[in-house]
Amino acid sequence: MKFYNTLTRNKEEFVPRDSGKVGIYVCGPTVYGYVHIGNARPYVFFAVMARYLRSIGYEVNLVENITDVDDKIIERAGKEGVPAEQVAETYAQAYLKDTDALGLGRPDIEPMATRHIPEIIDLCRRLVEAGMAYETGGSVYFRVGRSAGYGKLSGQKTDQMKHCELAREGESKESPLDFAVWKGAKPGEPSWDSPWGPGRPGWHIECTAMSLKYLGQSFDIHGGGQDLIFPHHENEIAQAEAVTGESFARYWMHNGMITTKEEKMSKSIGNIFLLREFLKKYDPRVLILFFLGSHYRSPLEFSTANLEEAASRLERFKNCFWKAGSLLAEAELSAAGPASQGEDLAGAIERAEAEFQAEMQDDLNTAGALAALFGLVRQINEYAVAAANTGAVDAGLLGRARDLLARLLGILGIEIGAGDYAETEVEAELLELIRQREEARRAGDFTAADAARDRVAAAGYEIRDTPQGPKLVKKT
RNA sequence: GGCGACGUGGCCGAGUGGCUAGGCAGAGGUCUGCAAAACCUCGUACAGCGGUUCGAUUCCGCUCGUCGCCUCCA
Repeated sequence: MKFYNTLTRNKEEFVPRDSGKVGIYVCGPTVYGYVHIGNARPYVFFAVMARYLRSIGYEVNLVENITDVDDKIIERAGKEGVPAEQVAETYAQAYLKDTDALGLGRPDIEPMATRHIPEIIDLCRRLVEAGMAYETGGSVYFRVGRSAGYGKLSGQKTDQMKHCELAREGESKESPLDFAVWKGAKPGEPSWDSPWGPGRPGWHIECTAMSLKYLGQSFDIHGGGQDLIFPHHENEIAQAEAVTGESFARYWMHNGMITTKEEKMSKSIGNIFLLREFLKKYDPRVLILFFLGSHYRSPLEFSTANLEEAASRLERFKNCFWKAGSLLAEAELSAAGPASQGEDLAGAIERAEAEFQAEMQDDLNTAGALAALFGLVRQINEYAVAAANTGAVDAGLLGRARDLLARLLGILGIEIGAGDYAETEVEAELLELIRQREEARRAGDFTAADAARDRVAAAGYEIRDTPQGPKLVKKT
Protein backbone atom coordinates (compact mmCIF):
# COMPACT_ATOMS: atom_id res chain seq x y z
CA MET A 1 0.00 0.00 0.00
CA LYS A 2 1.33 3.37 -0.99
CA PHE A 3 0.70 6.80 0.47
CA TYR A 4 1.88 10.14 -0.78
CA ASN A 5 4.14 11.60 1.87
CA THR A 6 4.34 15.38 1.92
CA LEU A 7 7.67 15.07 3.71
CA THR A 8 9.37 13.33 0.81
CA ARG A 9 7.01 14.46 -1.95
CA ASN A 10 6.70 10.92 -3.12
CA LYS A 11 4.36 8.02 -2.94
CA GLU A 12 5.92 5.59 -0.51
CA GLU A 13 5.19 2.06 0.56
CA PHE A 14 3.45 2.28 3.90
CA VAL A 15 5.16 0.41 6.69
CA PRO A 16 3.61 0.92 10.14
CA ARG A 17 5.83 1.43 13.15
CA ASP A 18 4.19 -1.48 14.93
CA SER A 19 3.18 -4.29 12.65
CA GLY A 20 -0.57 -4.48 12.13
CA LYS A 21 -1.25 -1.20 13.89
CA VAL A 22 -1.66 2.31 12.56
CA GLY A 23 -1.56 5.49 14.61
CA ILE A 24 -3.01 8.56 12.93
CA TYR A 25 -3.12 12.10 14.22
CA VAL A 26 -5.28 14.61 12.40
CA CYS A 27 -5.49 18.32 13.08
CA GLY A 28 -9.13 19.04 13.68
CA PRO A 29 -10.87 22.38 13.85
CA THR A 30 -10.37 25.41 16.02
CA VAL A 31 -13.81 25.90 17.46
CA TYR A 32 -14.69 29.54 17.02
CA GLY A 33 -17.48 29.00 14.51
CA TYR A 34 -19.63 26.33 12.97
CA VAL A 35 -17.96 23.65 10.90
CA HIS A 36 -17.88 24.45 7.21
CA ILE A 37 -17.46 22.22 4.21
CA GLY A 38 -13.73 22.82 4.14
CA ASN A 39 -13.38 21.60 7.71
CA ALA A 40 -15.46 18.57 6.87
CA ARG A 41 -13.11 17.30 4.19
CA PRO A 42 -10.27 16.06 6.42
CA TYR A 43 -12.83 14.76 8.90
CA VAL A 44 -14.42 12.66 6.18
CA PHE A 45 -11.23 11.66 4.44
CA PHE A 46 -9.43 10.40 7.52
CA ALA A 47 -12.54 8.66 8.76
CA VAL A 48 -12.74 6.80 5.45
CA MET A 49 -9.05 6.05 5.61
CA ALA A 50 -9.45 4.55 9.07
CA ARG A 51 -12.40 2.49 7.86
CA TYR A 52 -10.42 1.19 4.95
CA LEU A 53 -7.39 0.30 7.04
CA ARG A 54 -9.61 -1.54 9.50
CA SER A 55 -11.29 -3.39 6.66
CA ILE A 56 -7.97 -4.89 5.64
CA GLY A 57 -7.11 -5.90 9.17
CA TYR A 58 -5.20 -3.02 10.71
CA GLU A 59 -5.80 -1.94 14.25
CA VAL A 60 -6.27 1.79 13.90
CA ASN A 61 -5.96 4.50 16.49
CA LEU A 62 -7.34 7.70 15.02
CA VAL A 63 -6.67 10.80 17.10
CA GLU A 64 -8.28 14.02 15.97
CA ASN A 65 -7.89 17.04 18.16
CA ILE A 66 -10.19 19.94 18.86
CA THR A 67 -8.44 23.24 19.48
CA ASP A 68 -10.41 24.98 22.19
CA VAL A 69 -8.09 27.79 23.20
CA ASP A 70 -6.74 30.18 20.61
CA ASP A 71 -6.53 33.83 19.53
CA LYS A 72 -9.54 33.47 17.27
CA ILE A 73 -11.69 32.06 20.01
CA ILE A 74 -10.71 34.91 22.31
CA GLU A 75 -11.41 37.39 19.56
CA ARG A 76 -14.84 35.95 18.97
CA ALA A 77 -15.58 35.94 22.68
CA GLY A 78 -14.70 39.61 22.83
CA LYS A 79 -17.08 40.39 20.00
CA GLU A 80 -19.93 38.43 21.51
CA GLY A 81 -19.25 39.57 25.02
CA VAL A 82 -19.09 36.07 26.44
CA PRO A 83 -16.25 34.13 28.04
CA ALA A 84 -13.83 32.43 25.65
CA GLU A 85 -14.53 29.12 27.37
CA GLN A 86 -18.16 29.44 26.43
CA VAL A 87 -17.38 30.11 22.78
CA ALA A 88 -15.17 27.04 22.67
CA GLU A 89 -17.76 24.90 24.42
CA THR A 90 -20.58 26.02 22.16
CA TYR A 91 -18.78 25.37 18.90
CA ALA A 92 -17.08 22.21 20.07
CA GLN A 93 -20.52 20.76 20.81
CA ALA A 94 -21.78 21.98 17.45
CA TYR A 95 -18.81 20.37 15.72
CA LEU A 96 -19.57 17.01 17.29
CA LYS A 97 -23.25 17.27 16.46
CA ASP A 98 -22.76 18.37 12.87
CA THR A 99 -20.12 15.80 12.02
CA ASP A 100 -22.07 13.06 13.80
CA ALA A 101 -24.78 13.60 11.21
CA LEU A 102 -22.41 12.34 8.52
CA GLY A 103 -22.71 8.88 9.99
CA LEU A 104 -19.01 8.09 9.98
CA GLY A 105 -18.66 7.59 13.72
CA ARG A 106 -16.17 9.36 15.95
CA PRO A 107 -12.38 9.24 15.92
CA ASP A 108 -11.00 7.04 18.67
CA ILE A 109 -9.69 9.98 20.66
CA GLU A 110 -10.66 13.63 20.30
CA PRO A 111 -8.36 15.42 22.68
CA MET A 112 -8.83 19.05 23.59
CA ALA A 113 -5.99 21.45 24.27
CA THR A 114 -7.36 22.74 27.56
CA ARG A 115 -7.43 19.23 28.99
CA HIS A 116 -3.73 18.80 28.33
CA ILE A 117 -2.21 21.87 29.92
CA PRO A 118 0.20 19.90 32.16
CA GLU A 119 1.58 18.00 29.17
CA ILE A 120 1.92 21.22 27.22
CA ILE A 121 3.72 23.02 30.03
CA ASP A 122 6.01 20.07 30.44
CA LEU A 123 6.88 20.15 26.77
CA CYS A 124 7.60 23.87 26.94
CA ARG A 125 9.80 23.32 29.95
CA ARG A 126 11.79 20.65 28.17
CA LEU A 127 12.25 22.95 25.20
CA VAL A 128 13.56 25.70 27.45
CA GLU A 129 15.86 23.30 29.26
CA ALA A 130 17.24 22.10 25.96
CA GLY A 131 17.94 25.65 24.94
CA MET A 132 15.46 25.36 22.10
CA ALA A 133 13.09 27.91 23.58
CA TYR A 134 13.37 30.97 25.76
CA GLU A 135 11.16 33.07 27.99
CA THR A 136 10.67 36.74 27.43
CA GLY A 137 7.95 38.97 28.78
CA GLY A 138 5.99 36.07 30.21
CA SER A 139 5.87 34.23 26.88
CA VAL A 140 8.04 31.39 25.67
CA TYR A 141 9.32 31.29 22.10
CA PHE A 142 10.82 28.54 20.04
CA ARG A 143 14.30 29.29 18.67
CA VAL A 144 13.85 28.47 15.02
CA GLY A 145 17.49 29.27 14.32
CA ARG A 146 18.62 26.29 16.41
CA SER A 147 16.23 23.84 14.84
CA ALA A 148 18.07 21.46 12.59
CA GLY A 149 16.14 20.66 9.47
CA TYR A 150 13.60 23.42 9.95
CA GLY A 151 11.64 23.75 6.72
CA LYS A 152 11.95 20.13 5.66
CA LEU A 153 8.22 19.59 5.43
CA SER A 154 7.23 22.77 3.63
CA GLY A 155 10.39 23.34 1.65
CA GLN A 156 10.59 26.82 3.08
CA LYS A 157 13.95 28.41 3.54
CA THR A 158 14.00 30.72 6.49
CA ASP A 159 16.04 33.40 4.76
CA GLN A 160 13.59 33.58 1.87
CA MET A 161 10.45 34.00 3.87
CA LYS A 162 8.30 37.01 3.42
CA HIS A 163 7.70 37.60 7.05
CA CYS A 164 11.43 37.88 7.62
CA GLU A 165 10.81 41.45 6.75
CA LEU A 166 7.86 41.80 9.06
CA ALA A 167 8.27 42.71 12.68
CA ARG A 168 5.25 42.22 14.89
CA GLU A 169 4.35 44.82 17.42
CA GLY A 170 4.59 44.09 21.09
CA GLU A 171 6.86 41.10 20.80
CA SER A 172 10.38 40.89 21.98
CA LYS A 173 11.52 37.83 20.11
CA GLU A 174 15.15 37.12 19.30
CA SER A 175 14.17 36.51 15.71
CA PRO A 176 11.01 37.26 13.77
CA LEU A 177 10.89 33.57 12.81
CA ASP A 178 10.57 32.44 16.40
CA PHE A 179 7.07 31.40 17.33
CA ALA A 180 5.26 31.21 20.66
CA VAL A 181 4.97 27.90 22.44
CA TRP A 182 3.49 29.61 25.48
CA LYS A 183 1.68 32.93 25.38
CA GLY A 184 1.69 35.18 28.42
CA ALA A 185 -1.87 36.03 29.43
CA LYS A 186 -3.39 39.39 28.79
CA PRO A 187 -6.16 40.61 31.10
CA GLY A 188 -9.45 38.80 30.57
CA GLU A 189 -7.96 35.95 28.60
CA PRO A 190 -8.18 32.35 29.69
CA SER A 191 -4.95 31.38 31.40
CA TRP A 192 -3.20 28.72 33.40
CA ASP A 193 -0.35 28.97 35.84
CA SER A 194 3.04 28.07 34.52
CA PRO A 195 6.72 28.49 35.42
CA TRP A 196 6.60 31.65 33.31
CA GLY A 197 3.50 33.07 34.91
CA PRO A 198 -0.10 32.84 33.78
CA GLY A 199 -0.57 32.08 30.13
CA ARG A 200 -1.94 29.73 27.51
CA PRO A 201 -0.56 27.36 24.89
CA GLY A 202 0.79 28.58 21.58
CA TRP A 203 -0.98 27.30 18.52
CA HIS A 204 1.37 24.48 17.57
CA ILE A 205 2.41 23.06 20.90
CA GLU A 206 -0.89 21.35 21.74
CA CYS A 207 -0.73 19.09 18.71
CA THR A 208 2.83 18.10 19.47
CA ALA A 209 1.99 17.38 23.09
CA MET A 210 -1.18 15.45 22.38
CA SER A 211 0.09 13.43 19.45
CA LEU A 212 3.15 12.35 21.42
CA LYS A 213 0.97 11.51 24.39
CA TYR A 214 -1.50 9.33 22.51
CA LEU A 215 0.65 7.92 19.73
CA GLY A 216 4.23 8.12 20.98
CA GLN A 217 7.38 8.99 19.12
CA SER A 218 7.79 8.33 15.40
CA PHE A 219 4.14 7.55 15.00
CA ASP A 220 2.73 6.58 11.65
CA ILE A 221 0.61 9.24 10.02
CA HIS A 222 0.00 12.88 10.67
CA GLY A 223 -2.65 14.58 8.61
CA GLY A 224 -4.61 17.72 8.04
CA GLY A 225 -5.36 20.31 5.43
CA GLN A 226 -2.68 21.51 3.06
CA ASP A 227 -2.94 24.96 4.53
CA LEU A 228 -1.47 23.61 7.75
CA ILE A 229 1.80 22.49 6.18
CA PHE A 230 3.35 25.80 7.00
CA PRO A 231 3.75 26.97 9.62
CA HIS A 232 1.65 24.65 11.79
CA HIS A 233 3.02 21.25 10.86
CA GLU A 234 6.52 22.55 10.29
CA ASN A 235 6.50 23.93 13.81
CA GLU A 236 5.05 20.78 15.29
CA ILE A 237 7.95 18.87 13.81
CA ALA A 238 10.48 21.38 15.11
CA GLN A 239 9.07 21.19 18.64
CA ALA A 240 8.78 17.44 18.76
CA GLU A 241 12.15 16.66 17.30
CA ALA A 242 13.82 19.24 19.53
CA VAL A 243 12.78 17.31 22.62
CA THR A 244 12.73 13.72 21.40
CA GLY A 245 15.64 13.77 19.01
CA GLU A 246 13.67 11.33 16.91
CA SER A 247 11.55 11.76 13.85
CA PHE A 248 8.09 12.97 14.82
CA ALA A 249 5.58 11.50 12.39
CA ARG A 250 6.79 9.35 9.53
CA TYR A 251 4.08 9.95 6.94
CA TRP A 252 2.46 13.32 6.39
CA MET A 253 -0.78 13.36 4.48
CA HIS A 254 -2.56 16.55 3.49
CA ASN A 255 -5.92 17.00 1.88
CA GLY A 256 -6.50 19.66 -0.77
CA MET A 257 -8.63 22.71 -0.23
CA ILE A 258 -12.29 23.13 -1.01
CA THR A 259 -12.82 26.10 -3.30
CA THR A 260 -15.80 28.16 -4.28
CA LYS A 261 -15.59 30.06 -7.52
CA GLU A 262 -12.04 28.76 -7.72
CA GLU A 263 -11.08 30.44 -4.49
CA LYS A 264 -10.25 28.68 -1.26
CA MET A 265 -13.14 28.35 1.17
CA SER A 266 -11.97 29.86 4.41
CA LYS A 267 -13.31 31.64 7.40
CA SER A 268 -11.06 34.63 6.88
CA ILE A 269 -12.22 35.14 3.30
CA GLY A 270 -15.78 34.67 4.46
CA ASN A 271 -16.88 32.46 1.58
CA ILE A 272 -17.72 29.53 3.78
CA PHE A 273 -20.65 27.19 3.50
CA LEU A 274 -21.63 25.60 6.77
CA LEU A 275 -21.99 21.86 7.15
CA ARG A 276 -25.24 22.33 9.06
CA GLU A 277 -26.68 24.34 6.19
CA PHE A 278 -25.63 21.67 3.73
CA LEU A 279 -27.30 18.99 5.79
CA LYS A 280 -30.58 20.85 5.70
CA LYS A 281 -30.67 20.45 1.92
CA TYR A 282 -28.79 17.26 1.19
CA ASP A 283 -28.37 13.71 2.31
CA PRO A 284 -25.08 13.45 4.23
CA ARG A 285 -23.95 10.72 1.85
CA VAL A 286 -24.01 13.27 -0.94
CA LEU A 287 -21.20 15.13 0.77
CA ILE A 288 -19.20 11.96 1.22
CA LEU A 289 -19.62 11.05 -2.44
CA PHE A 290 -18.78 14.61 -3.43
CA PHE A 291 -15.51 14.40 -1.52
CA LEU A 292 -14.67 10.87 -2.58
CA GLY A 293 -15.31 11.59 -6.24
CA SER A 294 -11.98 13.35 -6.54
CA HIS A 295 -8.60 12.53 -5.13
CA TYR A 296 -8.08 13.78 -1.58
CA ARG A 297 -5.05 15.85 -2.52
CA SER A 298 -6.80 17.73 -5.32
CA PRO A 299 -8.56 20.99 -4.82
CA LEU A 300 -12.29 20.50 -5.10
CA GLU A 301 -14.83 23.02 -6.30
CA PHE A 302 -17.91 23.32 -4.11
CA SER A 303 -20.76 24.11 -6.48
CA THR A 304 -24.37 23.21 -6.92
CA ALA A 305 -23.63 21.37 -10.14
CA ASN A 306 -20.98 19.22 -8.48
CA LEU A 307 -23.24 18.45 -5.55
CA GLU A 308 -26.08 17.52 -7.87
CA GLU A 309 -23.78 15.15 -9.64
CA ALA A 310 -22.84 13.55 -6.34
CA ALA A 311 -26.54 13.27 -5.54
CA SER A 312 -27.12 11.54 -8.88
CA ARG A 313 -24.37 9.08 -8.08
CA LEU A 314 -26.06 8.26 -4.80
CA GLU A 315 -29.31 7.71 -6.67
CA ARG A 316 -27.59 5.31 -9.02
CA PHE A 317 -26.31 3.25 -6.14
CA LYS A 318 -29.68 3.32 -4.44
CA ASN A 319 -31.52 2.27 -7.60
CA CYS A 320 -29.17 -0.64 -8.05
CA PHE A 321 -29.82 -1.86 -4.51
CA TRP A 322 -33.49 -1.40 -5.04
CA LYS A 323 -33.49 -3.46 -8.22
CA ALA A 324 -31.36 -6.22 -6.77
CA GLY A 325 -33.40 -6.22 -3.58
CA SER A 326 -36.74 -6.51 -5.36
CA LEU A 327 -35.44 -9.31 -7.50
CA LEU A 328 -34.03 -11.18 -4.55
CA ALA A 329 -37.22 -10.76 -2.56
CA GLU A 330 -39.15 -12.58 -5.27
CA ALA A 331 -36.54 -15.04 -6.41
CA GLU A 332 -36.99 -18.69 -5.80
CA LEU A 333 -33.81 -19.72 -4.13
CA SER A 334 -33.29 -22.80 -6.23
CA ALA A 335 -33.88 -21.09 -9.54
CA ALA A 336 -31.00 -20.95 -11.95
CA GLY A 337 -30.21 -17.56 -13.40
CA PRO A 338 -29.50 -16.54 -16.96
CA ALA A 339 -26.31 -18.36 -17.79
CA SER A 340 -24.20 -15.95 -19.80
CA GLN A 341 -25.19 -12.99 -17.66
CA GLY A 342 -24.34 -15.06 -14.63
CA GLU A 343 -20.81 -15.54 -15.84
CA ASP A 344 -20.51 -11.84 -16.44
CA LEU A 345 -21.77 -11.08 -12.98
CA ALA A 346 -19.48 -13.59 -11.33
CA GLY A 347 -16.56 -12.02 -13.16
CA ALA A 348 -17.69 -8.55 -12.23
CA ILE A 349 -17.75 -9.47 -8.55
CA GLU A 350 -14.14 -10.54 -8.64
CA ARG A 351 -13.07 -7.59 -10.72
CA ALA A 352 -14.83 -5.04 -8.52
CA GLU A 353 -13.17 -6.34 -5.39
CA ALA A 354 -9.73 -6.46 -7.00
CA GLU A 355 -10.01 -3.03 -8.58
CA PHE A 356 -11.40 -1.49 -5.43
CA GLN A 357 -8.47 -2.82 -3.42
CA ALA A 358 -5.89 -1.78 -5.99
CA GLU A 359 -7.25 1.76 -6.14
CA MET A 360 -7.43 2.15 -2.38
CA GLN A 361 -3.94 0.75 -1.94
CA ASP A 362 -2.70 3.38 -4.35
CA ASP A 363 -2.78 6.43 -2.10
CA LEU A 364 -6.46 5.96 -1.34
CA ASN A 365 -7.71 6.70 -4.80
CA THR A 366 -11.35 6.86 -3.88
CA ALA A 367 -12.39 8.18 -7.29
CA GLY A 368 -10.96 5.06 -8.87
CA ALA A 369 -12.53 2.91 -6.18
CA LEU A 370 -15.92 4.40 -6.96
CA ALA A 371 -15.38 3.70 -10.64
CA ALA A 372 -14.81 0.05 -9.71
CA LEU A 373 -18.09 0.04 -7.80
CA PHE A 374 -19.98 1.56 -10.70
CA GLY A 375 -18.65 -1.23 -12.86
CA LEU A 376 -20.31 -3.68 -10.50
CA VAL A 377 -23.49 -1.62 -10.50
CA ARG A 378 -23.72 -1.89 -14.26
CA GLN A 379 -23.27 -5.65 -14.15
CA ILE A 380 -25.90 -6.03 -11.47
CA ASN A 381 -28.31 -3.93 -13.51
CA GLU A 382 -27.60 -5.92 -16.65
CA TYR A 383 -28.19 -9.09 -14.73
CA ALA A 384 -31.46 -7.68 -13.48
CA VAL A 385 -32.58 -6.99 -17.03
CA ALA A 386 -31.66 -10.50 -18.15
CA ALA A 387 -33.34 -11.99 -15.11
CA ALA A 388 -36.51 -10.05 -15.77
CA ASN A 389 -36.52 -11.27 -19.36
CA THR A 390 -35.97 -14.90 -18.52
CA GLY A 391 -37.83 -14.97 -15.24
CA ALA A 392 -34.95 -16.77 -13.60
CA VAL A 393 -32.65 -15.49 -10.89
CA ASP A 394 -29.62 -17.06 -9.32
CA ALA A 395 -30.33 -15.61 -5.93
CA GLY A 396 -27.05 -16.76 -4.44
CA LEU A 397 -25.04 -15.06 -7.12
CA LEU A 398 -27.05 -11.86 -7.18
CA GLY A 399 -27.00 -11.77 -3.42
CA ARG A 400 -23.23 -12.05 -3.40
CA ALA A 401 -22.95 -9.17 -5.84
CA ARG A 402 -25.25 -6.99 -3.82
CA ASP A 403 -23.54 -7.84 -0.55
CA LEU A 404 -20.14 -7.02 -1.97
CA LEU A 405 -21.38 -3.68 -3.20
CA ALA A 406 -22.83 -2.97 0.22
CA ARG A 407 -19.64 -3.96 1.98
CA LEU A 408 -17.34 -1.87 -0.21
CA LEU A 409 -19.64 1.12 -0.12
CA GLY A 410 -19.78 0.72 3.62
CA ILE A 411 -16.01 1.03 3.80
CA LEU A 412 -16.35 4.34 2.03
CA GLY A 413 -18.92 5.43 4.56
CA ILE A 414 -21.96 5.01 2.33
CA GLU A 415 -24.65 2.83 3.80
CA ILE A 416 -27.77 2.08 1.84
CA GLY A 417 -30.61 0.52 3.68
CA ALA A 418 -34.29 -0.23 3.78
CA GLY A 419 -35.02 3.34 4.74
CA ASP A 420 -33.95 4.42 1.29
CA TYR A 421 -36.79 2.73 -0.54
CA ALA A 422 -39.23 1.58 2.10
CA GLU A 423 -41.31 -0.93 0.19
CA THR A 424 -42.89 -2.29 3.28
CA GLU A 425 -44.99 -0.65 5.93
CA VAL A 426 -46.19 1.98 3.55
CA GLU A 427 -49.17 3.82 4.86
CA ALA A 428 -52.53 2.35 4.03
CA GLU A 429 -53.55 5.55 2.31
CA LEU A 430 -50.75 5.17 -0.22
CA LEU A 431 -51.61 1.56 -0.86
CA GLU A 432 -55.15 2.62 -1.53
CA LEU A 433 -53.96 5.24 -4.01
CA ILE A 434 -51.89 2.64 -5.81
CA ARG A 435 -54.88 0.35 -5.97
CA GLN A 436 -57.02 3.15 -7.38
CA ARG A 437 -54.38 3.96 -9.94
CA GLU A 438 -54.21 0.34 -11.08
CA GLU A 439 -57.94 0.27 -11.41
CA ALA A 440 -57.93 3.47 -13.44
CA ARG A 441 -55.17 2.16 -15.65
CA ARG A 442 -57.04 -1.03 -16.35
CA ALA A 443 -60.06 1.06 -17.23
CA GLY A 444 -57.92 3.19 -19.51
CA ASP A 445 -58.59 6.31 -17.46
CA PHE A 446 -55.04 7.63 -17.47
CA THR A 447 -56.00 11.06 -16.24
CA ALA A 448 -57.25 9.52 -13.03
CA ALA A 449 -54.23 7.20 -12.92
CA ASP A 450 -51.83 10.11 -13.21
CA ALA A 451 -53.72 12.06 -10.59
CA ALA A 452 -53.30 9.17 -8.17
CA ARG A 453 -49.62 9.01 -9.01
CA ASP A 454 -49.27 12.73 -8.37
CA ARG A 455 -50.79 12.30 -4.94
CA VAL A 456 -48.37 9.51 -4.14
CA ALA A 457 -45.55 11.75 -5.34
CA ALA A 458 -46.77 14.51 -3.07
CA ALA A 459 -46.41 12.08 -0.18
CA GLY A 460 -42.75 11.62 -1.09
CA TYR A 461 -42.88 8.41 -3.08
CA GLU A 462 -42.33 7.56 -6.67
CA ILE A 463 -44.22 4.78 -8.42
CA ARG A 464 -42.24 2.49 -10.67
CA ASP A 465 -44.17 0.01 -12.74
CA THR A 466 -42.43 -3.33 -13.06
CA PRO A 467 -43.40 -6.70 -14.50
CA GLN A 468 -44.26 -7.65 -10.93
CA GLY A 469 -46.56 -4.70 -10.54
CA PRO A 470 -46.15 -1.17 -9.23
CA LYS A 471 -43.43 -0.48 -6.69
CA LEU A 472 -42.84 2.43 -4.39
CA VAL A 473 -39.54 4.20 -4.02
CA LYS A 474 -38.83 6.92 -1.53
CA LYS A 475 -37.82 10.17 -3.11
CA THR A 476 -35.00 12.25 -1.67
C1' G B 1 10.57 37.37 -4.06
C1' G B 2 10.55 31.96 -2.17
C1' C B 3 8.03 27.02 -1.83
C1' G B 4 4.38 23.80 -3.99
C1' A B 5 0.27 21.91 -6.91
C1' C B 6 -2.38 21.85 -11.31
C1' G B 7 -4.18 22.66 -16.57
C1' U B 8 -7.92 15.79 -19.60
C1' G B 9 -13.89 15.33 -24.23
C1' G B 10 -20.34 19.87 -22.85
C1' C B 11 -19.29 19.51 -17.27
C1' C B 12 -16.98 16.90 -13.00
C1' G B 13 -13.02 13.73 -12.59
C1' A B 14 -9.29 9.05 -12.59
C1' G B 15 -5.20 7.30 -15.18
C1' U B 16 -1.37 5.63 -18.52
C1' G B 17 4.89 5.74 -22.83
C1' G B 18 1.46 2.13 -27.58
C1' C B 19 -4.37 -1.32 -24.90
C1' U B 20 -12.37 0.96 -22.32
C1' A B 21 -11.64 5.00 -16.58
C1' G B 22 -16.07 6.31 -14.12
C1' G B 23 -20.01 9.70 -13.24
C1' C B 24 -23.26 13.81 -14.74
C1' A B 25 -25.55 16.21 -18.82
C1' G B 26 -27.03 15.42 -24.13
C1' A B 27 -28.83 12.49 -28.77
C1' G B 28 -31.12 7.97 -30.65
C1' G B 29 -33.22 3.21 -29.36
C1' U B 30 -35.56 -0.95 -26.01
C1' C B 31 -39.29 -1.34 -22.11
C1' U B 32 -43.91 1.56 -20.41
C1' G B 33 -50.75 3.90 -21.46
C1' C B 34 -47.29 7.89 -20.28
C1' A B 35 -43.48 8.01 -17.00
C1' A B 36 -39.63 6.49 -13.62
C1' A B 37 -35.68 3.06 -13.14
C1' A B 38 -32.65 0.04 -16.08
C1' C B 39 -30.29 -1.65 -20.54
C1' C B 40 -28.13 -0.80 -25.69
C1' U B 41 -25.78 2.72 -29.19
C1' C B 42 -23.32 7.55 -29.92
C1' G B 43 -18.29 11.81 -28.11
C1' U B 44 -11.12 10.15 -32.73
C1' A B 45 -10.20 14.60 -24.66
C1' C B 46 -5.58 15.23 -22.80
C1' A B 47 -3.30 24.21 -22.47
C1' G B 48 0.58 25.85 -26.30
C1' C B 49 5.55 25.25 -28.38
C1' G B 50 9.92 22.48 -28.67
C1' G B 51 12.83 17.97 -27.29
C1' U B 52 13.74 12.53 -26.06
C1' U B 53 11.47 8.04 -28.41
C1' C B 54 9.76 3.44 -33.40
C1' G B 55 5.71 5.82 -30.75
C1' A B 56 3.87 10.96 -25.67
C1' U B 57 -1.91 12.98 -23.15
C1' U B 58 1.76 10.21 -20.16
C1' C B 59 9.15 11.69 -19.71
C1' C B 60 12.27 16.58 -20.21
C1' G B 61 12.50 21.97 -21.19
C1' C B 62 10.17 26.54 -22.15
C1' U B 63 5.70 29.66 -22.62
C1' C B 64 0.82 30.87 -21.14
C1' G B 65 -2.97 30.25 -17.48
C1' U B 66 -5.20 28.76 -12.66
C1' C B 67 -4.77 27.68 -7.53
C1' G B 68 -2.53 27.02 -2.59
C1' C B 69 1.26 28.25 1.21
C1' C B 70 5.02 31.87 3.00
C1' U B 71 -0.23 36.02 8.23
C1' C B 72 -5.31 33.04 11.38
C1' C B 73 -7.19 29.14 8.31
C1' A B 74 -9.01 22.06 7.27
